[in-house]
Amino acid sequence: MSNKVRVRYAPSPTGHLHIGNARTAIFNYLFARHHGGDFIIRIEDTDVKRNVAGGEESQLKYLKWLGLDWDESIDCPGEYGPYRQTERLDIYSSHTQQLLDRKLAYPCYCNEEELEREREEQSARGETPKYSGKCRNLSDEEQAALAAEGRVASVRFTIPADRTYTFQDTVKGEISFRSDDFGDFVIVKKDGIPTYNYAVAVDDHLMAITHVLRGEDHITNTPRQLMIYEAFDWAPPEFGHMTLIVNDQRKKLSKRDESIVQFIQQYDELGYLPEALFNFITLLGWSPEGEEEIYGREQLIEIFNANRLSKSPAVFDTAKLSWLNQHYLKQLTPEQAVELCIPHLKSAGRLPENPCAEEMVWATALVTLFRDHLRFGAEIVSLSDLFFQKTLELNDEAAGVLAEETVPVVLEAFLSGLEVAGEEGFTIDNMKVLIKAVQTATGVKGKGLFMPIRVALTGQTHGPDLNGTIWLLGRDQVLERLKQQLG
RNA sequence: GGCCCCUUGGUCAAGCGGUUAAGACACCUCCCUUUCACGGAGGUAACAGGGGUUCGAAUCCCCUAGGGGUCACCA
Repeated sequence: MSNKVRVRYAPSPTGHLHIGNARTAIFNYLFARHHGGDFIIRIEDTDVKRNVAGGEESQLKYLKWLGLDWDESIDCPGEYGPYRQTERLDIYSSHTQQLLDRKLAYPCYCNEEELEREREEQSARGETPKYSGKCRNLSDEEQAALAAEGRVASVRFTIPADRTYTFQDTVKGEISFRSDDFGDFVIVKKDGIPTYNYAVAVDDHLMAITHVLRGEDHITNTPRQLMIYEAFDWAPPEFGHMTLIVNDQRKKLSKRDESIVQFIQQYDELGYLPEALFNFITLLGWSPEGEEEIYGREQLIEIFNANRLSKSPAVFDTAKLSWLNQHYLKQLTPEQAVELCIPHLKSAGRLPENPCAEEMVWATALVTLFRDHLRFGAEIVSLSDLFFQKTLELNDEAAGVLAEETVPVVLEAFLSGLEVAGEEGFTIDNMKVLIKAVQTATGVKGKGLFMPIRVALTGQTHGPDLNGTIWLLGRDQVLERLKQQLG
């Protein structure tokens, strides 16, 4: 019996990879790799109705995109398969039979309406809804009679009476629950498929999982799973419940919450870099020793320590993600940056599907110009708005700049300089020369010199490098805007 | 409501009985830059409240308040 660390990430293929799930996966991955253990991905598809086509592929695809790799799963089976729960049904049923035989579980013939009514009555009485145990002591005859009515049984687990279940949580410390607070829970649904709590316990044991790191929304599931382990006389793994990622209302992220981009795929589509997301997610609810915040995957594997997982929920801070992404964006080569931005320019219609050489030069210059501003790929579109505006709208600050009395002479001088330079002289490098000439001719320099030109051409007081901006605007548009401003 | 968990600046967070209570994001200021950014240097800003324990408490205990999670034949 080896004591090799084995952890798992167990997505249900009911949708795309969510930011919270990604975090669970990442921490499990880091834990496994740090300890030289195995990282397993098990598909928990027992809610057949909610499974969506392509869910599995999408989950795995974006886990890979984030930079994770795994040792065993549906695409690389190991010796503990199958890795899809619906393919393990016979395994669960043989275990269920054992529980049934040992009277640790029993068939329940209650139907949905009856259970619903029971819960409502309990709530009305101010009690916590929990299964009454009505079918627990049915005789064989009673069971047969119910079955004869055409009722189909589910299987419920018998909760041991008057027990305290305590476990040492890696994150939270000691946690305990009273068994009497739980009702006999269903372990096999009417359709013969096991429920989550049951399948998880059986699989985790059979797959030799040693550590379970999951979201704290699973805390109350732990005692149920502990009871299953106990019923089979198995040693439970170690549990660690990580805090949830919450929105700015401090609530668990709901998939319908639109204040935060929640799916990894969306970050990919918006032009975020996987390294940035990986790094960022890692800093949500966990912190390394020391003061550094920028870490690559390999470094994180090396320094990861589950004991440093935070106990309190983390608000998803989009601004910090932006900062991190910007940081990683700056490390891209110019070619990579252009490559990242091109698709966004195309889909925004700012670049044709098959750009010609000239258009590529323009696009390259555009991306280069915004290298220091860009927070994510798709932002190139909004950042480049200024090159596509028909009319400029000035805010108070911008209007103030143009109200200065030296403005007309500056713009006049720049306009004539451009006209004299002609098409030939309209190059990025030459802009600096032309603006310098305006300074010489008018005696205006610094802010008084640059700002009027910037505002007249872009309508904004903030923006990228002026020389490149002017060139990207194009000679015709520059001349037109200057003339328009000069009235 | 029952049960469980949590509570350090706006946000992420370090701290694990003695600190001027780190650092990062954001924000502000200054420097660099003939503009704008980038970059650099500073700055504002926190231990939920109340009781204990202790020579000493952000750190340990209790209570209160607030927040969250969970109470499915969903995972």
